[in-house]
Amino acid sequence: MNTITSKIRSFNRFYTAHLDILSQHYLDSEYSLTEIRILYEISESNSITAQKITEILNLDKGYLSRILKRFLKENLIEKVTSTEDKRASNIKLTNSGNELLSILNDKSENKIEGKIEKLNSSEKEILVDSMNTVRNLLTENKIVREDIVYRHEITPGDIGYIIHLHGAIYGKEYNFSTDFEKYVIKTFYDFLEKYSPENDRIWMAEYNNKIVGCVAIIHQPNQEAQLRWFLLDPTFRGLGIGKKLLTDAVDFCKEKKFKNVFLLTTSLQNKALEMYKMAGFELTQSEEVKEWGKTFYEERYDLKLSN
Amino acid sequence: MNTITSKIRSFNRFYTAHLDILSQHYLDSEYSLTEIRILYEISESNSITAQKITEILNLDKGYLSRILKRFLKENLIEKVTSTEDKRASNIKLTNSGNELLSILNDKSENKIEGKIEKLNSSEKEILVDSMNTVRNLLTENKIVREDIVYRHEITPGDIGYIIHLHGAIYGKEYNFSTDFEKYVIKTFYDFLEKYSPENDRIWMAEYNNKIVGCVAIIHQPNQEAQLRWFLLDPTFRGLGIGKKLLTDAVDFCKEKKFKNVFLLTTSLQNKALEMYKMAGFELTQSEEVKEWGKTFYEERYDLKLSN
DNA sequence: TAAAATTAGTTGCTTTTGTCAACTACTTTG
DNA sequence: CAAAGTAGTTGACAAAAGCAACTAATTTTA
Repeated sequence: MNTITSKIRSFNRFYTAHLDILSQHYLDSEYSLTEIRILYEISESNSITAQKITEILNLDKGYLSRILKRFLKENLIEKVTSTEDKRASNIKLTNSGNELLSILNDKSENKIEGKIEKLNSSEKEILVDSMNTVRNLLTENKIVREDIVYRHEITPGDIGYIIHLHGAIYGKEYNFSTDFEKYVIKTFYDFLEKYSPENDRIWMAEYNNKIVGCVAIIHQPNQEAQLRWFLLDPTFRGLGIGKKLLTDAVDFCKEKKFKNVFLLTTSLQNKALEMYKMAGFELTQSEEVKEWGKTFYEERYDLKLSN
Repeated sequence: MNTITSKIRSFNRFYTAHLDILSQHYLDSEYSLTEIRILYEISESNSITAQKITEILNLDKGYLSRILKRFLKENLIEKVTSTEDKRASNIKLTNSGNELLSILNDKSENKIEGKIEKLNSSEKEILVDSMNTVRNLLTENKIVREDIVYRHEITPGDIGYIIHLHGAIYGKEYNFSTDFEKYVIKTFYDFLEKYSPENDRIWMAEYNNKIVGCVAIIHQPNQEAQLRWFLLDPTFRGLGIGKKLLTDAVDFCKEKKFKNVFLLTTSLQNKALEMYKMAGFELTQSEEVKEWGKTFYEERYDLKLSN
């Protein structure tokens, strides 16, 4: 018995009860949930055929036909025979159909309002974020590209969170200890000491207001720049986030007229190598090191920007 | 039109469709959702009356009566007239009733399994965490004490996250800039440099595997200890988390035979003052400072541990 | 390009699901 | 101990949903 699935089942039972959809009359109206769903589907798509509705809502066409007939009689919808296919007709809501739906929407909103009124605004945010996460994970069965937000102004909490990601991800992927996190903390402190908003930049990729990937460009002497802290939460790999971050970083270097960008890494951290190479970085130095009881290579990659 | 409620409505619609409970036959069995819910309710409570079932599931007693009659005929349940009330009878599942339910449970688990099979384990964790959050916020209408987990071993990512919390919370509550976060980074780096697992400790309170509060004790010369980084996410205040953290910290000091614990704060940070005082700390120093364009007091609080 | 197969939608008929009210047998209340 | 209330049953009925046969239009196929 898998605990994950049983936890999900438990949530499903909870939410079934919470949704309150097992009662016949939706929101005490004279319409059933099915009828409202039909109306909602019609309103969503501006103009729709009965066939399409049966597909979306999984309804019997005979059953739907009769409901639509009633809607027509009650002047909630109007049907216009399709010009492309004379068997089918395009269905739209009439004004009074829209009105009915809007009244029901208000009722529904009020009901939800009542259920969350005791939550403060940050709890409400947590609620909505969590719902989004549940939805995204269950629909696409993976996080979708469109939900990723990119930004590059540093706001309070960002640096700490990026340090956290370094500790957590390298801890999980390469078994690095908290010593590594301490090292990262040091690098960030040094960075902040000489941070120049003009010539340095950190890019962050966010999902549900949580940073899931980042990269930074730090100016160096001689019109050089260093690329640092390139990191992507494993859950969010394969969505083009890494590529986007690197592209933005390199574009920034071009814009700032840096002549060369370099990055330092070790042979222990191999996950990002392919991405560096695809962005045009080439290995320029490699030195064997023995540290933390391990033997590995400290490597330098460079990207010349000739323009 | 409130965006929060409309987002929740959108999630509700999504989840209604996702649950797939609008179809007549539950999991392709010959039973309807209502019937299965009845069986489930009987199995949950070992022995239950029909009356109780109508209350829980909001069913008509006549309707239920007939369904139970059929269950009896199909040998899924057994009824024993109650000794306390000869009108009522106690209903239990028979072996074959239990068997049916367990087959359906398996089917349901398989179905869920199919829906999440493409998720990796960390995505599954995110999913379950988010469901818990949704549920907690909607049921209790607030986070409950029992869901808070306490620990004090530092794992990779913890320090970064605590820095993040400092930046984010002080940014929000006192409008502190990223300079403050930089300062926090420095203090943590210094701490890690001389960290002694024997005499120093950081306590963390977690909700859904996320740190929401912390406090630390750092050893100092002359059998003194400093209390630092006491912080609680505003959303999680009023649940006794702060008190628990402070108590644990002070108990640790007693155990380690520190003679005095002190903490440094400023008059700008006033949210935790009451908690310090309740834990027995007393103001021992106060000095006016002008910094960051503000005038405020740097204060020291002490707690003597006489034992 | 004409016959065959398919599709959008309607209608008749049926089953399933759920509601309401009257009733029995028992229990509680005043 | 009579009146009121409750657990459960039953009859009558209405609403919700499914199935299959049908029409009229469209698409495929040979």
